[in-house]
Amino acid sequence: MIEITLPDGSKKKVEEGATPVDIAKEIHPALAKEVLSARVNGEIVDANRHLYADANLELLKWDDEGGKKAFWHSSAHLMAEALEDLYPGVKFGIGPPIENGFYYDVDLGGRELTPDELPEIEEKMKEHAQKKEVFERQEVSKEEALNFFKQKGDEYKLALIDELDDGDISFYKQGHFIDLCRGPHIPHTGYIKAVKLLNIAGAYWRGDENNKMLTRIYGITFPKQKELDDYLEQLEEAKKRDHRKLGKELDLFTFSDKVGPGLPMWTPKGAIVRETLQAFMRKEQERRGYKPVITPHIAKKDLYITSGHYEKYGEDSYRPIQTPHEGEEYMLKPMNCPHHCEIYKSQMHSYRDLPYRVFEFGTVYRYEQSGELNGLVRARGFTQDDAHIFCTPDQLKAEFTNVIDLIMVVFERLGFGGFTAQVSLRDPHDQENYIGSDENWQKAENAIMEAAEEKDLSTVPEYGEAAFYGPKLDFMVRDALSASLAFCWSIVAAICLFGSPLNKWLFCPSMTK
RNA sequence: GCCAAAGUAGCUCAGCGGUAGAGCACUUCCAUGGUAAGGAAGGGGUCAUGGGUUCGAGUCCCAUCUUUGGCUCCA
Repeated sequence: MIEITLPDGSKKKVEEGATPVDIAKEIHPALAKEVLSARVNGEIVDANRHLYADANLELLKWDDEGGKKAFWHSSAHLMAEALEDLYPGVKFGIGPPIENGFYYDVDLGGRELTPDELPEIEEKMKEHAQKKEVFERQEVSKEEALNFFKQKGDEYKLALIDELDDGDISFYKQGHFIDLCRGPHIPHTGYIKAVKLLNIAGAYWRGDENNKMLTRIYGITFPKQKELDDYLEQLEEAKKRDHRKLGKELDLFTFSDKVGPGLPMWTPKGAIVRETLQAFMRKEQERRGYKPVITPHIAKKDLYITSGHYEKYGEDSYRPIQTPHEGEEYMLKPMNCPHHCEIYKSQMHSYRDLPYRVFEFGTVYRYEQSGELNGLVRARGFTQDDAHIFCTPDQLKAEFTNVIDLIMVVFERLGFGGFTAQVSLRDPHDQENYIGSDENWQKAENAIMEAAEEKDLSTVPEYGEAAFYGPKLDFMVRDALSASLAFCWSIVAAICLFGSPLNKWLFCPSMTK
């Protein structure tokens, strides 16, 4: 007998080799039907994994993230099984669960998949689901794993296995389908009652554009048909609230092929909305000691070479424009920071002048790849509410808290309730790409975190997301229907400028609109 | 940029080799005191752009532009 400790602290004696589902059955038979996966000593495992030692056990159901992930991951396998039936010889890349559903990257060997074929795949999935095929886990050696996929001729899985350590490789089998997989999975396919394949897209193998493009099939599944219906209805509702659709219907902004892609134009009605928002932002900032400034739309290339932006982004920017006679190179302003620094430098400043705060509704232009453009969310010309604060190191934290206050006021007024705040830090494995001393980075990162803590702001640290010149505090806002159109705004970048001759700290709270 | 799909009336879309269509919207007229209610008539489209095939091209082919869904990236 082994002893299992449940989340409420109660303990249960069960037979050695019992599974989480067995234990759920003992608690209540109905519960067993809802268990999708389990957390055993902190690790998420299959709901029918055999337990041979005392453990802490948490049963995960649909309402738990771990349960959902197992469900959707299993759904990806179910889809793969269906695909293998319908398209013999299909090869598989990766097929993970995602925030809403799952996808699988497949190589159909040059064959193109059309959306018309998706219902057929859905039917096949349901067919296998009804058979209640059990997900069986098998531990395999690296050699066995390689042999299996060599024989199958799936070079993608071979590449994946290649990177795994021997002794840490497992297969999962349901029906006739066997896949390389870490798990965990739900007990059997019968849990999947409702299936919808949503769209098809190209995706590079391993996200590298030099690699072959695979076909990515997105889908979602639910334990109940009603849940799928509700989800699809929610998607429809989200579509109705698509800013591109509303922008057209309400006559707020427009695009023109002649003006160019990604270059929105605000119509009279849209301009009213925008002006109103700007007036609000201006007032809030002026009352906090920010002074408005105005800067030109172009600047000498040298400005961005000095700032370091040219080296970092120059290749992917609009090419410089030249003066007709002298051939001097000017760039469209991709950001306002260097301009604001020049304004600061135009006069001598005493420490008593600090903090020095300026802001601008600065329109900037950035080249974005054509495939990336998306309404006002990703445009080639857009206006930032961009502010810069010059302050001394010991003012850093106070300024940070002030900025957080400002953001909270704005969010509250705009009704952005459900935001998340992310502290974007350096990539610990790649210190090369950042300018400035380690010491200064430490100071800046600490100031952000201390300020966030002081304001009771719960933040998520994200390594490798910092700008090259400083850590950021990013606020991500979702639209009204968070389940679907989860678009994020990197609304505020709080930045410290190092290596600057000013030897002062610079903040750059900016909001994009 | 890459893969895929798409671009026909103000909007949503049908037509897929033989003289441009529907619904909604719009205009005019009629009807109408009862909760998004009707009837009649009418205006409106070089069917994204440029080439090609054909007796004949929204319709087939090629190129370009733009949009959509993803991939990659985002100061």
